[in-house]
This record gives sequence, C-alpha cells and structure tokens, in this order.
Amino acid sequence: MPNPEKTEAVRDKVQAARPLDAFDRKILGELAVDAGLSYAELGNRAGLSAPAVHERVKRLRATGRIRGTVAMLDGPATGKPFLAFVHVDTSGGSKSRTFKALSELPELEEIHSVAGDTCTLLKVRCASSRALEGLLARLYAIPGVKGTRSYVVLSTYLERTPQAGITEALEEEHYEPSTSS
Amino acid sequence: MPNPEKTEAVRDKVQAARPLDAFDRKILGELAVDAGLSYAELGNRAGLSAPAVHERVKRLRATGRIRGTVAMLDGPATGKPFLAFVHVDTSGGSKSRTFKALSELPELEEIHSVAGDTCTLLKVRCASSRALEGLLARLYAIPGVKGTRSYVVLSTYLERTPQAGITEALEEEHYEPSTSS
DNA sequence: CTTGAAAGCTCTGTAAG
DNA sequence: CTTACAGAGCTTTCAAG
Repeated sequence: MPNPEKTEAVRDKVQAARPLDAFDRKILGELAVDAGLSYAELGNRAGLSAPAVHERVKRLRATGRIRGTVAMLDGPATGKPFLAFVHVDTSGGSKSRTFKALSELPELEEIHSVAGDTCTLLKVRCASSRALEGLLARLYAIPGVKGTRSYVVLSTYLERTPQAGITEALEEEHYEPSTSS
Repeated sequence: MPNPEKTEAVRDKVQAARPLDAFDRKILGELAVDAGLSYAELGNRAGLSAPAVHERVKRLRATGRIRGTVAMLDGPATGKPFLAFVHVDTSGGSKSRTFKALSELPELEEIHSVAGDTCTLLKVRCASSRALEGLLARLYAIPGVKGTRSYVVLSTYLERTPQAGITEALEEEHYEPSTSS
C-alpha cells in the first residue's frame, strides 16, 4: 500500500528537479532554433496555451536549462572568416588564470579541458591567418605551454547550439538489462 | 521581442553592404551576449537613440551579419552532460550526403571540414559515453570512414557565440597594404 | 542622426473553470 | 492544465528638426 507521508515529502524535491517532459523538450527545441518566437506561436507548436508555455519557459530559465538568449553572428559577415581549432599541450602552470586571460580575447569562442592525446582544446575565430599567428604567439608566451596543433576549418557544414533532443535517436541503442528473453 | 522574418538567401547581400562601424560592432557585441535587450537599453549602451538602433539591427539582420536569435541551452541541464570532439579520417565517399545525414542527429552540434592531420571535425553533445559509442558505430558504418579520434571534454571554461570584436586586439598585428585608392 | 508621439502587439499577471 | 480579461511595457512607424 502507498505511503502518503513519504509521497508528500518527496513531491517537492521532485518538482524542483523535475525531469523534462515531451512539452519541455519541444519548447527547448523550438527556442534553440528561434528564440524570437512569441509565446502564442510557441504554444501552437508545442500544443499548449500561451500562459502554460510562458510558465514553462520561465521555469526552464530559472532552473538553468536555458542559459540565455543570444544573437548568432555570422563569422565571415562580421569580419572573422577564419575559423580554427587549436590543441594545446601544457605541463604545469596555472590553468585557471590562463583560461581567464584567454577568455578576454574576443577571438576565442571555446576553451575546453579534454582527455586524449592533448590537454586543452580551443575554438578560435578571427580575421585572418595572421591573427591566428598572433594568438599562437601569445599562447607560447604562456608558461607551461609545450606545443600546439592547429586545425584550420576549410568549410563548415553545421554549426548550432545544443538541441533539446526531441528524438532520442542515439538513446535507442540502449541495452535492455535482462527482462525479455 | 521582435518577430524577425526568415532570411533565406541573403548571404550575397553582405558584399554589397557597408562595412561595420564602431556602433555596429558595439550593437553586435551586446546582442551576442544578450539578444533580449530592448532597443532603448541597446541605444543607451551604444550611444544611439532607439530608432537608430532599431534601424541598424534590422539592417544587420537583413545583411546576414545576424543569422538569428537562439536560446542557449545548458547541455548538462538538458540531459546531455557528455561533450566530445571527434576527428574523422575519411577516404572517398560522398561528403555532402554524409554530412546531411549527420545533421539530422540532434547530438551533433558542429561539422567542419578541416586542414591538418585529419579530415572532418565533429562536435558532439549527448547523454552518455554509450550514446557516443552509438554515434561512432554509425560513423564507421559510413563508407570511406577510415578512423576516428575522440577528445572527451572534461570541463568547459568558455563557450559562447562569435563575438563582434569590439577590441581588435589581434588585428593590431595587421600590416598596412599600401595606400588609399 | 535626433526627439516626440501615436498605434499595435506582446508580455505578464490575475481570475475562474 | 484551460480560457479570458486587463494593465504595463516594448516595438515599430511616422513626423519634424
């Protein structure tokens, strides 16, 4: 038989960290493509009313699912046609301070610490190869930087923000523990 | 929030458009961080009136400098805590069709063709290492895929959209071609 | 470019079912 | 969750300097 007290007590925590349902996923997916949609239109696409959608979006923002709404700038059209990924090998040195300093440069779009045959991975978008040369010079001036490998992007076929994952395509390959057989 | 019309094939208009001035750069920089700003606030920060800012933003959209406004979703908070970059070595095969097929997967955020010791670079965000395993399995099923190298992201220190480049830091190292004309 | 004003739409909250 | 009703604020356009 059910336990009322326990169910009540757990409910609040569940609400606070409620997993995304199909509506949330749909909303996130739409906003990830176009954040300029009105709540009315968003409601139509998600199958909800405008107030309901508004409430959900507010919650998605408050819980950090939506980090913010930003303008997607076109690199080439804004004077930065040169895109490259730079692998940086380091040994010692203060990563935090280095990363903070790098963040100041508008040319840097991403800084990741990665596992593999390299330590740090940078995404750089700048005006020219000369600008990249300047950036690399700065990198080598940082204590602990042993070497870099640059991958210059020739053409970009896809570039978008995280999708909400309406279709859990890759999840379908999940294994089934043991039940049926 | 404005209701932007879908801009389709406006990429060629960029050439005919005037180069960006300091006002445009400031506006782009602000919108790249927060596209939800009102034109009044945007005007304050840029040092222009609201109608003037509105006119410029409209032009920046029409000329393709602003590709769109999107919601930035938090990967971990939306059920995709696993981020990785995958280098793919290929030989032959139809890239266009392969890339198109890959674009359908919500886990894929970026697809670049690069120069260097690898051919294609992917940015993948998914639910788990198992999901990445599933993606790699699909990759190897594609004719022409010789091998992959995955760089699993341990932590992300910076991740943002292209900045307008208010400060042309790395540009200072530009050479001066010659004269006016 | 500016200021000012007017019209329209969206957001946002409230209320009731 | 839904529909409905308002007030407030912002967008958008127009006019005139």
